Order: sequence, then structure tokens, then C-alpha cells
Amino acid sequence: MASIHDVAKEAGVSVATVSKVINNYPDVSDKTRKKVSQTIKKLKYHPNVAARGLVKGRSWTVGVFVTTSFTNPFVTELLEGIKTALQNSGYDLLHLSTRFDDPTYSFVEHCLSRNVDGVVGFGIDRNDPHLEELLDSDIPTMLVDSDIQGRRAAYITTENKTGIMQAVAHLAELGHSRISFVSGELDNAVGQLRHEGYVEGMKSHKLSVNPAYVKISDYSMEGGAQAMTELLELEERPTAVVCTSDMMAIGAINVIHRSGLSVPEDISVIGFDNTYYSEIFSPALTTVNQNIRSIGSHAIETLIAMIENADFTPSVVTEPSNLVVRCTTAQLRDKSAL
Amino acid sequence: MASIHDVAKEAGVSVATVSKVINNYPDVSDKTRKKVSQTIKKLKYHPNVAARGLVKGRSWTVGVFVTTSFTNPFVTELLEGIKTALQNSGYDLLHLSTRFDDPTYSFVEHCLSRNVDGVVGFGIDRNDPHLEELLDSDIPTMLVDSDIQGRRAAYITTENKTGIMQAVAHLAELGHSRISFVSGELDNAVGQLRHEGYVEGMKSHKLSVNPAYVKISDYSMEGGAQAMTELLELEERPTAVVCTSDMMAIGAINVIHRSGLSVPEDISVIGFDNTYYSEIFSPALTTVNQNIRSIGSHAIETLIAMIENADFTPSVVTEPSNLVVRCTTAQLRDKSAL
DNA sequence: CTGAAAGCGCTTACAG
DNA sequence: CTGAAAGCGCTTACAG
Repeated sequence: MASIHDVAKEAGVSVATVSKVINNYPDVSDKTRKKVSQTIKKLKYHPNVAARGLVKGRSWTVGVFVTTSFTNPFVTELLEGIKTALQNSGYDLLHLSTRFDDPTYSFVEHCLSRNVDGVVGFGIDRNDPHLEELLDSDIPTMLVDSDIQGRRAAYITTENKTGIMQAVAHLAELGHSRISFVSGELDNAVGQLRHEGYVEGMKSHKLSVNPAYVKISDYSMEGGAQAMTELLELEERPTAVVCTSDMMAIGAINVIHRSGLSVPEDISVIGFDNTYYSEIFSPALTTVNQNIRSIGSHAIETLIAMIENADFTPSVVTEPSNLVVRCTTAQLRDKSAL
Repeated sequence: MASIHDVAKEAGVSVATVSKVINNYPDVSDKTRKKVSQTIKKLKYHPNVAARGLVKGRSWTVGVFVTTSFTNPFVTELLEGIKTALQNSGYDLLHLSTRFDDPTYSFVEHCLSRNVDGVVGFGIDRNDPHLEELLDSDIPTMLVDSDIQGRRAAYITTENKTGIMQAVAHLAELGHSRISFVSGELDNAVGQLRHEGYVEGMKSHKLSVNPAYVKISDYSMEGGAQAMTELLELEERPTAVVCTSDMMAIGAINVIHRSGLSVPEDISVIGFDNTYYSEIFSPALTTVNQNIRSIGSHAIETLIAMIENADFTPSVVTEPSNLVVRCTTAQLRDKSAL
């Protein structure tokens, strides 16, 4: 690779001048600028980003730490949004590899030694010590779905509460009263808000919350299957289930089908996320849509704004959610049929 | 961030000595080594990778260029394999963002200015000018599914031909003779080999290839749906379809169902890839399994070997494939029923 | 408008 | 065993 020196020599100017034309400084004569530009083209010169970063203290890089599987559809959609926003931004996405062989491994130190300009995080437990360290580090950070803010950190999330309320309302309008809530952990903002949405939704339709109908599991298919298995063992099983992820809903539906019951005839099921799977799955899922790609894009846009303006303190952004009715919910059947 | 100078001053040694202990050089006395190590811990010092890279001419970074959507299940599984192999390797994955606003954008120049140590590529058209440039650049490159080699480039793929042959054999054994082949483009190695597998598979079962049964489309659900629509319009429609991706198979099945026919009763369908979708989809897909994650991991391992040994010329690796029989294939029905 | 020089945080011969 | 110095490829005051 040609270096700035090669260009300078070839063009008969100093490296300082070359640097100025690269960076579009105004104090260069048109003639020199033209000469240098031509030489750059001729030599196929491209600035070494690491060298530039070394002096500027930057890397034009955004760090991300994918702790879950890439096959997780939420992650996948989020990355797609991130990718889109990164396009033309001048930043590249650095996917930081964990080092499990090192017990002292620190995500933040990794970011620091890589000199990333910002970090986008998701799926991080709010008690994760890495998170606290990150917040302390003053590296600009955008969190997805974690209700945590810092001097240089903000977050973005979905209207979780109203999303679930819409789901409950839909079921109530279909005549259901024995509505179950199958959720991921409740010890974080997302879990809490969705649970609140469930409780309030039930209340506003004068429906009572049966504690046996609230099942906490994890967001996977297996989690949904496990919860559903337990629900089916109940004396009086629910006629409708609100799940907090599409994968959980799919897991639940599989269990229902395997038990000889059908969806939505016997039990209505609602998912959450509106990932690609929810449409492909058959029956197509009724689900709460969240604009995951927008969340990803917005997170990056905000992060870049934070990076480029040290005084910028972003406010929390909440993307709207809405219910998408497809084929897994139906009118409650005649009670005698139960 | 503390720099090497801070550590040197604090420990009362020269930066050269600090560098030596960081890099585990032997010519440092135990005493100094201990002293320096302690200071490093105390100051939470971590070497700046960009600075080190500048002098070493490396970046400990592998570049990747995701041109398709992250939601593509093949890509997703591949990245998961890549991620796994990168763990503990000391390399991070740099996801290069394209710059569509710049018509002169060059992937290779992007790699060069980022100084990536190697590139893993997939889904690249063999005629893509970027690819040629990449091969010329001498940046170590591992391609997935592109049968292209270079001084510093190799590829890894699946046993495509035998995979399809197994699929055809399975259908033939079920009594099918009107077997269709729905594929992505044939102008690349993968497409060609799969097509060969189809033709040979048919021949070895004494079945004739009906040109009207060969449909070329793209690997998406829409592609499969489009091809299937055309097949259903045929006077004598096929009784079985081999698709070259799971998504195509899903698209095809949806069309079959919508037309009032059923899978596998009326038409058997086989997919390719054995992605997560194929299990979740209902009916669960009979499909040709390829070890996508292994391919991803293997690609990285080979790439790192190439990076760290300039003389290493890897041979082509072909991962085995095998048919996974699930619910979308069945015995041919009585001919009179057609 | 142009360029010499210092410096970003490292590594590496080389001298001692 | 230790360290001074040059250099990796850039940018940025600063002087002219």
C-alpha cells in the first residue's frame, strides 16, 4: 500500500499538504489540490485508518458484543437495522470476540484497547458487572431494552406495556377471560413493563389475574414449550396465552398441537416481536409488532450523534408497538365445549 | 487510558522493557517482569491495538462484508460458526459497512485502509469485480461456496452434488418419477454441482429429466413460490420437488397449500441447508443438511492459518452433506389418484 | 498557501 | 538484562 509519503514525493509536495487535501482543508491552492488528488488516484492511495486513529484518538468503529446466538431472530433483525444505519456513516461495526480462556477478560478493556468510538449493547443483564464498568468508562453507549442511563449512555426500547395491553384487549374482545401470560424474566425493565401491561390490561377489562396463569421462563422455543406444558396440566387451563416472544409462542403452539388441541380453535396464542418467523410459521402468528430494525438504526444514529458531540445527552426513545392479528387468535368457543 | 509510557514511568523502567514483558520476551529479569506486571495491573493498562498494529502492519481483525440480509438463515448460521471460531483467537470480526454514496467504493480498498489481516467472503458473485481485486490484493481470503482460488485465497463448500443425489434417491425410492428441481442461479459452482447431482441422480434411477421441471429462481421464499406457481400450471405437474434452499422449499409449500393441494400427500418437497427454519416450519422440512456452522468455523481456522503462515496454501475443504427426512416427503400416491 | 517538526502508542534492532 | 532511538502512517499547531 502506498503511504502518504509516497504520495507526497510523487506529487512533489509535503506530507502535511497531502494530509490537508485528504481532509479537505481549505488552505490549499486549487493547483496543488488537483495535483495531489491525481496522485492519490494514480497510486490508489487510501489513508491508513489505524494511523489516523492513533493521532485522533478514534477508530471510526462501533463495538458490539453478541452474547446470544446470531440465529436469534431478534438479534438478527437488530443487526440488520444496525447495518443499514452504518451504511455511509463512515463507521464500521467491530464485533468483539470474547475470550473465555481469560477469567480476567473485560469487555470494557477490550473496547478500550480497540479504541472503539462507541458501543451498542443488547441482551445485557442489568446486574452484569461489565455493564457497570462500561457506564463508568465514558465510552458512548446505546443500550437496547435496558433501562439504564449514564453520563454517556442512553437506551432505546419499545412500547412494551401498551403492546401487551393491546394483546390482552384483543383477546378480551374475542371473549377470553382465562388469559395466561408467558414471559421471560421479570427482573428487568422489559419484563416488568410487559407484566404491568398484562395486569393493567386484565384490570381494564374487569378480568382477574390468576397467579397460576403467569409463567416465567426464557424467551426461547423451549421456554415457551415448558410454560405451556405446565399450563396444560392445570385443572382449568387458559383459553388464551400471551407470550413475550415469537419463539415462545411457537414453542407453546407446538406443545398445544402435540397434546391434541388446536390453535386457535382451542387455545389462542399471541407472540411478541413480529419477527420473520411469525409470518412463516403455520399457523401465522398473531403477535405484537416491534420495529426492531428501526430500533437498531435509531440506536446507531443516536450513538453516532453522541460520539460526534460530547455534550449530546440523548433522551430515551420508545418505539411504538402494535398488534398484528393473524391466525393464532379466535373467538372463544362456547363454554360448554370446554 | 494509561499508555506504555505511564507504565514505564510508574515502574521505573523504559518503555522498551514494558513492551518486552507485554510480549513475553525472555530477556527480562524475573524481578523487572514482576514489577512491570504489577504496574500494568495497577494502572489497568491495555496495549492500544491500533498502535501495535501500525508498527506490525497488522490489525488482528478479520473483515467480512455482509451483502445479504442478516435475517438470511444461511448467513446467520455461518456467522455463528465464525463467531465461535473467533473466540479466543485474538482476532475480532470487522463488519465492513458499504458506502453506497460513493460510486468508486472499493471493498478491497476498504480492507486495505482498515488493514484487515484476512477476509471471509460469501454470497459473492464470481464475476464481481470486487472479487478479482480481492484476489489480486494478496489479502488472505477464505470464500464460502465460491470455487475460486488464488495465491492467498481458498474456499470451503459442501458436498452439493451428493447432497442432491441423496434427495433424488430418496424420492425415487418413494416411487416418484416426476421430480422437479427448483434451484438458484446455475452460473456458479454451487448451482452447477447441485444441478449435476439432480441430473445424475435421475439417471442413476433411470428417470428422465424433463426440462420443464427445472426451474431457476433465487434462493428466497419468493423465489420458491414463483417457481412452484409455474410448476403447478404445467399440464402434468411434478409429484415431487427438490429445492436448493429451505426458504425456497417453504415458499413452494405455501404455494402448494394455497392451491388446495397438500404436502406431502399430493406433492413431496425437499429443502436444502437444514437451517433452523426447516425444523420450526410445519410440516417440518425434509432437507439436505449442510454443516453451515462448521463451514463458518473452518473458514476462520483456515484463514487464521493463512494469516499466520505466509507459505500456507490451504486445500479446498468440502464438508459432508446428508439428507434429513422429516415430514414433507411421502410415498407416491396411486397413479389413478393424480 | 506550504512545509518542518512533534507526537499519537507502540515495537524492534542495536548498543551497552 | 536494559534502554535510547528510529520508525510505523498519520495530523496538527506553528512558522514562514
